[in-house]
Amino acid sequence: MKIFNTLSGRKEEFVPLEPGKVKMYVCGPTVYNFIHIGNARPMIVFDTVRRYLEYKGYDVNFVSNFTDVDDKIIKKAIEEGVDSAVISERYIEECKKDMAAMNVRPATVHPKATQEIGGMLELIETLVEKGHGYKAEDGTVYFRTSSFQEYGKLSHKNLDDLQSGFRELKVTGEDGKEDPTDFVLWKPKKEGEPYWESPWCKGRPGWHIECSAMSRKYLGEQIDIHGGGEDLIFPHHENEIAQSEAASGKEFAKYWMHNGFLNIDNKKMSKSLGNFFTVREISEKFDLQVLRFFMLSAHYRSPLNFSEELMEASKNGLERIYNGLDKLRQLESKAAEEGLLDREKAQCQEARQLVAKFEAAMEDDFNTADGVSAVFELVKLGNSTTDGESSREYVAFLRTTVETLCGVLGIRTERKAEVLDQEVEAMIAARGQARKEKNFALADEIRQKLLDMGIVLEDTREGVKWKRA
RNA sequence: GGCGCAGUAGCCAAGUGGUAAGGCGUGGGUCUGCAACACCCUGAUUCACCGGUUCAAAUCCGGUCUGCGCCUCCA
Repeated sequence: MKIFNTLSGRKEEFVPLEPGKVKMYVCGPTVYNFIHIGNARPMIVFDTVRRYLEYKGYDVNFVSNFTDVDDKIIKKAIEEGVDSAVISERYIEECKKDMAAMNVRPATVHPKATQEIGGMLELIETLVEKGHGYKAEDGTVYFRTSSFQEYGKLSHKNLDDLQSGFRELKVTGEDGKEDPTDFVLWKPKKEGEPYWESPWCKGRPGWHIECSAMSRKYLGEQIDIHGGGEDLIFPHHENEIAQSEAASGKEFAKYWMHNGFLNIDNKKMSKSLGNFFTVREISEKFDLQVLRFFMLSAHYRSPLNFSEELMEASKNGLERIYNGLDKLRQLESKAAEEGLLDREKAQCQEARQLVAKFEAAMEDDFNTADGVSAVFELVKLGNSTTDGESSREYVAFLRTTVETLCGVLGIRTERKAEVLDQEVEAMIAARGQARKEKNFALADEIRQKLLDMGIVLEDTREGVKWKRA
C-alpha cells in the first residue's frame, strides 16, 4: 500500500511501526459553530482511510480531537452570555450528529483540549527544560524555533526565508519573542477568559501544543499517520513536529497526509464571500450520504469544487448503485436455482477482478475515485447479467460484494425505510384497483392527487413504487 | 517575492511511457394503458498550447498561456 507523504513529497510504501497496528491522529474541528462542509472533507477522507486499513486487517487506533478552547469560542460565549463550555459542548454534540449522518465512525478516542491541560503543561515544561521554550515578560511561553534544526521540514520552508517574510509583517509589536517565527506554547489569560494555573502564569495553551499533547497521551511518542487539511501543514503541523520531536528526540509521525481544499464555485469558502455552507444546511437538501459520495468522487489530495449541480449528479450516481442493489436483493429472495450456473462462474471471476481493481485503487494512495468506478462496473455487471433465471448464489455473491465495497467507502447501502400514512396507502390501493378495471381516468386522477401531496408513483415490474418528490 | 498544485468529452473525474476507466447529462432503444422509474446501447482519432526525447508520450524534458493554493486564524 502506498501513501503520499507530505514530508517527502512522494508516495511511499506503508510500513506500520508495529506489524498489524496503525496509530493515527487527525486534527479535529474547533467547536464554535456547526461544522462546515470544508470540515467534513477530512472527516470523510480519513474515516475512509481508516475503514480501508481495517478492511486490510489492521487494528487501527484512531484519535481525533475537539478543540474546545479558542478565541472564537470565547467570543461566541461572551455574545450569548454563557460559559464557553456551554458553547463547545453544544457544538461537539451537533458535530457528532453530522458525523453520524455522514457515516463517519466515532474515533477510538475523541479527546477535548480542556480535559488535557495537564499533559500540555508537562510537555511545555519539558520543552522549557531542554531549552526549546522560554518565558517572555508578560508570562507568555514561546517555542524557540531556532533550537529545532529541522524546523520547516514538513512545509519545505527554510527558516531564513520565513524570518525575512515575517519581518515585513511584524509591525503589530505584540512580542516578547526572540524571533518572529517563534510561536506560542502558553499564553496569559485576558479578563473573562477561561484559564488554568501554570508555572508561568494563569492562562491557556497555544493551539499547536494541544495536538502534540493529545497525540502523545493517547498514541505515544511515535505514530504512523497524522492527517488534516492541507492548510494545516504550515504552521500547525510544522509546529507540532517541532514540539513533539524536540521533546522526545524521536520522529513524531511517519506519514503525513493532507486533504485538498473544498471550494465553492472555484473559490475558497468564506463567510465574507457568502459562499459558506454548514453540513447541517446541506442536510436539508440532500441526504448526507450524497455528500460523502460526492467527496469520494475525487482524489483526496485534489481540490474539490462544490456546487448544487455537482451534488445532484452525485445523488443520481448513488441512486444507480442503490437501484442495482435493490434489483439484486429482489432476485435473491425469489431465485429458483440455488447453486451457481455454468455461465455465472466466469461472471464471478469478472466480479473478483473488479474487487481487485477496487483494492489496487485504494492501495494507491486511497484513490477513491477509481475505487468508485469499480463499484459502478460491478453494478453494471449485476444489472446486465442477472434475471429471474439467475441462481441465488450468484446474485447473493454480487450483492455482498457491492455491499462490502460500499462499506469500505462508508456508503450505507440500506435505504431509509419510510412509512406511508394509511390514507396514502389506501389511495395507492384504489388506483391499483382502478387500473385493473382499466379505469385509467380515475387512476390518473388519483396519481395526480398523490403528486400534489408530494408522493410520486412508479409502476415497475415488481409492483408500484413510490417516493417523495 | 518564496514554495507548490492543476489544465483530459457539455459537466465531474481516473489514468503518469505502450495506443483514452467510470459517473452525470444528451441522444437512441427495451419495458409500460399512459406517464414516470429502471435497465441496455451511445460519446474524446484525442488529453491547454508550442517545441524536444523515444520505435512509442495525455504520460518524460524545456518553454508559453490560463486557473488555483500555501507563506496570517483556517479543514
